[in-house]
Amino acid sequence: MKHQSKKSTQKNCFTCQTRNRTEWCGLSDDEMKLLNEGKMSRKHPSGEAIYHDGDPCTGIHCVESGLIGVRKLDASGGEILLRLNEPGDTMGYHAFLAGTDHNNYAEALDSSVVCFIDAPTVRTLLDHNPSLGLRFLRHAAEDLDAAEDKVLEISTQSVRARFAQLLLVFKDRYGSVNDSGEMTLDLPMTRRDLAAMLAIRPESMSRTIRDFQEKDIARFAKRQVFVPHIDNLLNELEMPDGL
Amino acid sequence: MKHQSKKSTQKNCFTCQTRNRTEWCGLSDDEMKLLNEGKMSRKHPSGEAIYHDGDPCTGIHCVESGLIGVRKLDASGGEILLRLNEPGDTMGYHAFLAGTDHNNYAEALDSSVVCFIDAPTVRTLLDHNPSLGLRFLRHAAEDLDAAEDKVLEISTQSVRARFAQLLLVFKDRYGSVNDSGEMTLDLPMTRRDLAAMLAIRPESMSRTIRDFQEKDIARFAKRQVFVPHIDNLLNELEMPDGL
DNA sequence: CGGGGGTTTGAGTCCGTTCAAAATACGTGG
DNA sequence: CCACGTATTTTGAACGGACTCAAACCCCCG
Repeated sequence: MKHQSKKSTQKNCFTCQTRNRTEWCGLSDDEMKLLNEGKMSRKHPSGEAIYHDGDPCTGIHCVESGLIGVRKLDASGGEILLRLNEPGDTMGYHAFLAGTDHNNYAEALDSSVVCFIDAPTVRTLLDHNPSLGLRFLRHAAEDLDAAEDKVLEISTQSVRARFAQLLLVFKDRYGSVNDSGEMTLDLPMTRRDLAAMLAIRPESMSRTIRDFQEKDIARFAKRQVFVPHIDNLLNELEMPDGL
Repeated sequence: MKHQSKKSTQKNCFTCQTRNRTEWCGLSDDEMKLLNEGKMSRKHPSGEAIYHDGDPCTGIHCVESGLIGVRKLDASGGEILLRLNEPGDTMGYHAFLAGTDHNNYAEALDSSVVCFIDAPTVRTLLDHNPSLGLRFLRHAAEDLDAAEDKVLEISTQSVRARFAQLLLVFKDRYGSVNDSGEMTLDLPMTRRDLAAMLAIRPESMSRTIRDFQEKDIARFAKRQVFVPHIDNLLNELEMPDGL
């Protein structure tokens, strides 16, 4: 909120680092040119909203750098963090496709650069290149899977298990494991946001962390996490047995 | 399980009652012909599975009559009922689109007739008619919305509120309200399945029902529900205030 | 009738919440 | 670089809602 986000159009889709990870990877040169000229790049300081709940959807967003959190508010003030979007991810495409207003909102969790592609450009590209539509279709189908998995997870797994699961998901992107099974990890967000990802209160998050420390499952210092034996983490997953 | 489902191809897409409610409503006569010849109609007795969790997705399903429940199993035995599919609804399209195996399963909650359209036919139609893809896209986007709403609902609303909400949703399809605010409703499923829809145990469902009766919010007799004042139901929704 | 699943009930437990307060970290301006 | 004000995080105590386990009941269907 402190700094206004800055418009900047010097970014170039042709040289964008994330190009191969986006939906747009199959575009022809002509189409890329259209995309490049239709997009608008914007830098958002940490904490700034990319779009708000209830905003009309006037196009879609593409993350170039940083980290974006997609949040959803409850009628009675509850808030959860639905998912994270990273460089190459497309955001807000689903309100666009459903033809509805946004029903969640996106916020930069880190200083981030996000490109905006307005609706007419997207529509032109969709009409012009059917495979783009199929890529969106696949993306939507995958997100749907993930959302349904999340419903199941929240309603059947304990907070401990969900937290262990989250740490393991983070491992792939923000951490590493060495030969002896030690895992180190750099949390990409505050504890409050960790809580929002698990759909619990910050107090419960804090207690779960303390719990993991007391049981020597993991040690937490600021955003650094150290897990001496990754197997201990796997044991927290509520699996019936083997696997 | 008791009766084997029966193959029958006498059904005709051109005369299908649900035609205007399906994704297929924009097809040309030629395309309809292809669809009609590529589909396979099957009658499923109540309780029979349409497809199973983990099955490879070999096409998509379209409900002609009856009621289908889409369920999902947890690793540790938990089960939830994700959504209901009614005549005109397309099922299993999202595993098809994502190119994955089914990761949930569908079961007839009533004696139902379901058409199966094999993958090659769907793919041909998709290639041939881009607007079909867009309709699927829209459908997927709407389901995604619904799934995310459900995540929020489960994690922030009490069981009482979720049950009241469910009854109100059922009202539109299985019930009616008269001028004096009395609502009558015919539940489309067992209490066990109601519980699965709310992601709770049957015992908790039973207690919530008793609770509603003791507070004169609703009376339950078998699958008949009578709500003397629909406003009382609305009061159970956990809204901050007005609206 | 008899069997078997669905439903209800009870008692006890546990997990996560709520509310309140203290401690810690963080950014800003001096 | 330190001091200050604010937001985040931690902690405690008490509560409460949904779960577990177990038993009885009731239907429905064969």
